[in-house]
Formats: sequence, C-alpha cells, structure tokens
Amino acid sequence: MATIRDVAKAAGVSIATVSRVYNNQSLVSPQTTQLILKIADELEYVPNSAARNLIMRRTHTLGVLLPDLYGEFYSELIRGIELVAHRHGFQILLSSSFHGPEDIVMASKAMLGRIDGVIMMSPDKRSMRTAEKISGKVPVVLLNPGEPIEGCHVVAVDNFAGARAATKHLLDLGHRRLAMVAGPEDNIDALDRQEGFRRALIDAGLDPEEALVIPGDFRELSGFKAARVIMGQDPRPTAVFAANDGMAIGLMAALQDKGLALPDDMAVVGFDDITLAGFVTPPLTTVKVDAGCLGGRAVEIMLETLDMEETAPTQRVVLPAHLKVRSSCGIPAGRDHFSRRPWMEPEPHHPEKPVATEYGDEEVQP
Amino acid sequence: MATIRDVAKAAGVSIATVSRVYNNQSLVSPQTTQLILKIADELEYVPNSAARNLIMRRTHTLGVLLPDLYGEFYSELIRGIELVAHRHGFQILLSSSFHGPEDIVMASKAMLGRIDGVIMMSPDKRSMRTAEKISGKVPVVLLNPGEPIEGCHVVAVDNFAGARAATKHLLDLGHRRLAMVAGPEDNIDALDRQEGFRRALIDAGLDPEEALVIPGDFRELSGFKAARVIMGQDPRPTAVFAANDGMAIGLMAALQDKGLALPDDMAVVGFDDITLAGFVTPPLTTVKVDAGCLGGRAVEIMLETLDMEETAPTQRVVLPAHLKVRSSCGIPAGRDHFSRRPWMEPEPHHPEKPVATEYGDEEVQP
DNA sequence: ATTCAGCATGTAAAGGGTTTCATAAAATCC
DNA sequence: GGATTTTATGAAACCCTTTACATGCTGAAT
Repeated sequence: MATIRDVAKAAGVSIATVSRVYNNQSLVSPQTTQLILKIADELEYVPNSAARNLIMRRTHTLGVLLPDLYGEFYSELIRGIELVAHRHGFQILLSSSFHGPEDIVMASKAMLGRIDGVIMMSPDKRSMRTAEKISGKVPVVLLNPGEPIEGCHVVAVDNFAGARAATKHLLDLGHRRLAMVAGPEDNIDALDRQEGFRRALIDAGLDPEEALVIPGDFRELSGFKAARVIMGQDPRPTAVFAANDGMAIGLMAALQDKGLALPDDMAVVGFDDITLAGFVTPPLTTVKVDAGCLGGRAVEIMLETLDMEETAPTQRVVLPAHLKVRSSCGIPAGRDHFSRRPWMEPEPHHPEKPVATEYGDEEVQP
Repeated sequence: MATIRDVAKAAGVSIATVSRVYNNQSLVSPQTTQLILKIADELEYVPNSAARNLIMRRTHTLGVLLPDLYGEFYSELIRGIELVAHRHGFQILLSSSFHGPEDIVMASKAMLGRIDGVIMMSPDKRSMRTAEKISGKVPVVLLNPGEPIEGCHVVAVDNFAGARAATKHLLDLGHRRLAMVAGPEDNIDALDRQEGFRRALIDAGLDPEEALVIPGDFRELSGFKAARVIMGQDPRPTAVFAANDGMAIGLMAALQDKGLALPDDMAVVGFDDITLAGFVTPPLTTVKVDAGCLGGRAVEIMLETLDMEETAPTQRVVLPAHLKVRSSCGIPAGRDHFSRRPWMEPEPHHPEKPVATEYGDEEVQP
C-alpha cells in the first residue's frame, strides 16, 4: 500500500508537503497541490488513519459498549448513536455481548488509543465499576447506570416514573388485580420498572407483595409463556404490565391463542414503544422510551465534552418516559370513535428527521 | 496517560522488556514480569492500541458499512456480525446512514489503517463500485450485492427464490388476484423479491403486469398505507405479498382496522421472519431470512481470509430463504388442529446458541 | 541597497509501541 | 574449567503521520 513517502518521492517533494496538502491546503502552492493530488490518485494513496490517530490524539471515533444487541431497543439506540455521530464525522467502535466484567474491561482496553470517548451501557451494577477505570483516560457517558459514577456523564431514561404511570393508568381504569411480567433480575432498567410498578400499587393502597410478578427475560417468548401462569391464577388478574413491549406482545399472542378477547378480558401494557407496538392488534398501550434519542443525546454530550479542553462538570440528563395510551389497556372513555390508530404520524423515525432535535421535553438535573 | 516509557523508567528496565511482558511473557523472567505488571497496575498503564495497530499492521477490527440501521433486519445483522467477531476477539468499526457514494468512500477511507477487513452492504448498485476501490487495500466481504465484484467475497440471501416460493404458496392456495407491497425502488433486496414475485406469477401462467404492485419503503407505515390502495381495488385482491415483515404487519393492522378478518378475507405473506412475526395475530407467514447468520457467515469468511496470507479465491455463499408457513396466508388443510403457534422453539436466538453453527443448509456456489 | 515580512518547502522530532539484532550473564556440556 | 548454548535484557530501527522550526526565496517597505 502506498504511503506518504511514496507519494512524496514520486512528486519530488518532501513528505511534509504531501501531508500539508491533506491537512491545510493553503500552506501549499496550487501547482504543487494539483501535482500531489494527481500522483496520490494514481498511486491510490490513502492516509493511514492509525498513524494519524497516534500523532493527532484525535480519532473521530466513539467507543460503544453495550450489554447486548437483541431487540429493537438496542437497534434504535445504536441507530441514534450512529446518526448523530455520523453527522459530526464520527465513527463507532462497537463491542457487545459480554460474559462478565473482565470481558468488558478487555474490550475497553482494546479501544484505548483508538477512541476519543466511550459511551457505555452496563449489563449490571457490578460491571459499572469498569466505568471508573476508563473515566480516568477518556470521557465516559453512561447510559442508564444504576447509580451515578464519579466523573462520568449520565443519560438515563426515567424507567421508574414510566412504570409507575403505566401501572397507575391501569389502576385508574379500575383494575385491582394486577400482574407484572418482569425483566432479567440483574438488569437495571428491569429493576427500576419493577419498582415503579410496586410504587404505583402502594400509592393506590394495595399491597405490592400480593401482586403476581412473573420472571421474564425481555424476550417475546418469555411473555408468551407467562400467559400460562396468568391463566392459572384464581382469581385471575385483569391487567398485566410487561416490562417491555416484546414480552407484552408475546403475552398478547398467547392470551389471544387461549381465546381471550383483548382488551376486554385482559388489559395489557408494555414498555419501550417499539415501532411494532402501534401495529399489533389491539394496538399496544405502552411507555414511550426514545432509545434513539437516548443514544443521540449521549453522543452530543460526548462531543460537547470533547470540544472543551478543560474537564467540564459532569452532566446528568434524564429523559422522560411518557405513557402512550392505545387500545390494549381498554379504550378509555371518549376515545372509541377515534380511528383505532390515531397517533399515527406521517413519517415516524424517518432518517431525514434528526433524532437529535427532538429533545424538547427532556429534564436536566444539575 | 502513562506510556510504556513511564513503566520502563519506573521499573528500571527498557521499553523492550515492558513490551515483551504484554506480548510474549516467556521471553521475560518471572520476577521481572511480576515487577513490571505491578508497576503497570499502579500507573494504570494500558498499551495504546493505535500505536500497536500501526506497527503490527493488525487491528483486530472489522469495518462494517451499512446503508441503514432501521429495523430488525439490520439489528440482527449487526448482532450476528458482532457475535462472531467478539468470539474471535474482534471489534466492529461501524459506519452507516450514507447519503451517497462519496459519503461511503469517505467513511471507508477514514477506516483504512484501523481495520483488517471490510464487510459492506450497499444501499444501491451505484455505491457498489466503492467496493472495488477498497478491495485493493483490505479484504472485502459483500452482503447481498446486486452483482459480484471482482476480488470481493459475497454472502447473499436468496431473495429471488424466497419471494418466488412465497408467491407460489399463495397461488397454490388458490389465490389468483395477488398484490405486492414493494420495497424501496433502488434497493437490491427489494428488487430481487419483486422479481421472484413476478416469476412465480409467470410460472402460474398469469400476467405479472396485471398484478397490483404498491410502492413501499420497508417501514411499517408504508404497509399500513398500502391497505387503502388495496381496499380501493375492484375486484379486490385476495392475497398480498409484502416485501418485508414490517410492511406486512403494518398492512395487517390496517386491514384489521378496516374490519377484514385475516386470513379469511385476505391472505398476507411477509419476508424476513422477524421475531415478532410469530407473535402477531394471526401469526405471519413469511420467508425466513437469517440476518444474524448472514452477518456471522460474512465475518467467518473474513477471518478465514485474514488467516491465509496469500490471497485466496473469492467465495460466494448464498443463504437459502425458506418459506415459513404460519396462519396469515390461510391455514393449510390438515393444520387447523395444531396449536396456532406450533413452530415455537424453546429459546430462539439465544445468545449462548451460536449463530455461526447453524449454517447446515446453506448452498455454496463456486 | 538593505531590511523585513511572507510564502513555499524541507528537516527532523515526536507519537507509543514492536521487533531484530547485539550483548552480557547464566546454564550446559565434555 | 573452557567452550557452547541458553536466557534475559537493552539499543535502535521501524510503522506512517503531523508539525515546530529552519531555510531560502520573492517582493515590498524604507
């Protein structure tokens, strides 16, 4: 592969001049620039990025560490991250599917020197300690950490409030026997959502210990299987809150298979508002989590931090999780003459429409 | 940040010795190794990856260029890529959301020197030329290219055969007035699927020009909107083939909103077999495309190529697209006593279950 | 004519590692 | 006990760039 030296030799100039053509053309005379560009093209010369990274100490790359990639949540998260990063000329160095804290440490070490910052979402609280190690080297933005980590920015989703609102909605609709399909037991989001559920029950004067909580793993099938447990109850719950939409949809499928009419025989509420949630029948009432926004916001905070040379105070952004009422919870009074899918907008999530500009209603906590 | 020099100085050894501790411990005496490790730990020294990349000419990183990240297909594709890459200690340098061929060239240039190879999926045929430029520098694996490119490996999904089989299935069920919701008109997969649809009609002695083809963009909403066009036809089609599951589900939602009973009033078939396809009601008949496998296989071919120093002959792997019959096409005779979701397996797509070992039925073309 | 600013370019020193080759000390051999 | 091999370490070259500084040159100002 041609190097800057080959080009310099062929053009009869020094490597410094070639370098200047690629970095600051105004420093080189037009004729020389043209000549070098022509020769570089013939030689198919492309500056070696690793070498530039090394000397410039700027990589235009963000490290992204995620616990998993399964499901639309992560899909949208990465999409949001990539979209904003791409817009600023940044690339993404991705690592995922960790088996433990050591694994995640290894991955982050392998990134050092090749990234300008790290955006990480921890699978569990234990692994969160990794962030402390990295934060001494490069800026870190944490996604939904259980608790804040010294020196790291945080962007979080208000899982607790969202779950509480969703549960309250069911209670307001008159339901008294509620069940929940929970997420993975070591997952921070899942835990927060479960807490929100319990809190809403307490708020309503019910005993959260009496509510049926079925373990799940965020996957559709675990929701599907949960139906059997629910159907076996006597008295049977009248409403179910699933910790994410995937499980909610799995649950709905199973309930419908067993002959239940939704939402009349059973109200179901999910969490995340994946795209498909609006397209199942009945449309799923859920809590909207803008995963793309979560990622996009994290990148913006990272880029801000990178722009300032002095270390800035750590930011903490909490994105709201809004209840999105559709039909699966039982159509609220006064809504039944609307189209079944009135929330439909012209072009949701369209690539042209920047995720990053939709943060109007976020709440910033100092 | 501590460098190898700092560690060497603190330990009273040369940088060569420190380097050897991290690369080939057997070259250094146990005592010295312990000392250096201890000091490195105190100094929080981590070898700079950019510097290693530069001199070793090995980055343990794969560049991934994708047209978009929207939807479960890309989600699973990346997941498959990452899973196999991770297992071999590789990281992923991701770039996506391109606005044109120049954009994609820029991105790939920014990767050079930081990657060992490129896995790329082109948004359109035009951009495919980019692959030629890169292939001179690093190995390239193309995902679903329109036509093969000199010097590049190819992993493709048999979109044509899949679409043909899906359409044939509808025809075999007795349907004669078919409609299709097509994908983006410059998208290679979408085009192949449309061709498969046409071919099946021709096979059945029908005129493909008479079949209604509604434009779509692979998103749920475009399927939802297509329902209006379909309902406006007279005589109305009795079956619809959607170019992907997202649009199929959107379509089903709209048809059900309009009061149609599925599959009796209208048969619907999708493409991709996203996880949710099995959980909508009625369960969606579709063509299974294992996106994770597609990505995983691409990584494996890449790693094989990287292992061999001489240039190996380019491989071409075509992954089959199997028809997956569920209920949305009208339950075939003899199936109606089965559970509505008989295909449910214990733990589909579980992370522990390696995507890479499921290639039993792929077809390799020399 | 001299001085000086400004421009185009070259020289050489980083940047942080790996690795070849050389060297000295220790272990092995006869 | 001297020759030879093995082992542990160091010196320096190298990977490919960027950039501070030096140089020579042109043209304007004095």
